[in-house]
Amino acid sequence: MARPRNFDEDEVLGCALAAFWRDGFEATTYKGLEVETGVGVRSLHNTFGEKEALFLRVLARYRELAQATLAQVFDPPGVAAIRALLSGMGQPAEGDEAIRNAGCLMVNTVFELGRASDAVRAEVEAYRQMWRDTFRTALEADGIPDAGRRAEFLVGALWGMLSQIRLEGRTEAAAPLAQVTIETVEAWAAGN
Amino acid sequence: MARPRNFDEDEVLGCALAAFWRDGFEATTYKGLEVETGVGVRSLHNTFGEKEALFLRVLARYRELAQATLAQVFDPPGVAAIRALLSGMGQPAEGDEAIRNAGCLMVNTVFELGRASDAVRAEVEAYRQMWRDTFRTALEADGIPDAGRRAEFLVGALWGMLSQIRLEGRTEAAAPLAQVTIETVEAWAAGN
DNA sequence: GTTGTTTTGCATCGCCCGATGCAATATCTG
DNA sequence: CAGATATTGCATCGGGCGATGCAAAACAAC
Repeated sequence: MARPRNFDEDEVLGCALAAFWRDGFEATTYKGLEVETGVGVRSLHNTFGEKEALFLRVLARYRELAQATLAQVFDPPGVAAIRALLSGMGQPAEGDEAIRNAGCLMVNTVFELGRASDAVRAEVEAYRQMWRDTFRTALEADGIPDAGRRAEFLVGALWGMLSQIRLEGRTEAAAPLAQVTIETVEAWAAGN
Repeated sequence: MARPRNFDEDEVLGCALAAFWRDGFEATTYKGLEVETGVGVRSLHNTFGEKEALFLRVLARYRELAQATLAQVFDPPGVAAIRALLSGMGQPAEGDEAIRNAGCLMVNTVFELGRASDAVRAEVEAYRQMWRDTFRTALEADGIPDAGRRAEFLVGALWGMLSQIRLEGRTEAAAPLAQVTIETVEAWAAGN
């Protein structure tokens, strides 16, 4: 047929995910990705199209990764899983330092692109919905009433923690919020 | 002497505050301010210097305005003042629509300029410190123990609410978080 | 080896930004 | 009115971005 690519598409996508996560949409440039990946600007553009198209693929990948992690933590679903998740929020994360303290790509994206592209907003909303459903299912699994409203609160608190992390640049910044949120959930479980 | 200015410096500063608040640092341009204020780019630059200098003046002004409002709400300081403040968070705000749903200029700034200018970071940190001290004083005024740590939590929760507002683009989005935070504060006041 | 197709590298375009030089302009002082 | 001085408007510079045109290069099929 023809000349094959001399880079792995998934690998480049992962690298782009890291860059967008760490630096944000605007600050991440095709030139920068060229340096980081070793793949020429022209090839990147050939493969992924315009910048926003690449970004949307990155967002989708991020959501899939989160989905997979959530499925593990919430198996089985329940208050214990919620507590485990929140406990982890306040502790140092694994992986690359610049990234593990960057908070959440989705939160950062909304702050940066506030009133931008509908496609981006839709992707972020899908992400939020995923969390909402997960919390709700977990609360219902343990027979906790008012699960819908309370799941909504948990999403809010979670995003608050992620904001804190971004604000202070370190994962541990979420600890105070996480701690009190855990206490609240346990009060629910105790019937209050 | 010489030719006088034909614009009011404070007025332009207020306009710049609105623009940065609504659109963020990058999206706010000198050209845009020229259109909005009717003052030429050259004059703006003459008066305020480079863009970051103008931004720093805006941040300082924002903090002073907030300081004044806080002094009113927390007179006298105490749990009641905290409750009043949090109750207000979940309700529709006054003023220009685009701005009242923009959240908090300081929160937005940190998200946008994450690892940028030290001067900006210092200004934001001063703002956080102002809140921390206010909460701490209020808690101590009512004899609530562990005031320092709990004030820290309140700052976190507050910034979480402001994030929520920005995320959803409407003030009411903070309501779930505000409600539970109020309950938590009242539990402290009740001695738990 | 020849042909055909895709990728790749290089150069370039158009755009918008922040910033500045310069000359014309408007006002105050005397 | 005349002179001094700060402001203003215009044109422009330099830079970085996303995006694209084009020809050379690399590989697969035959």
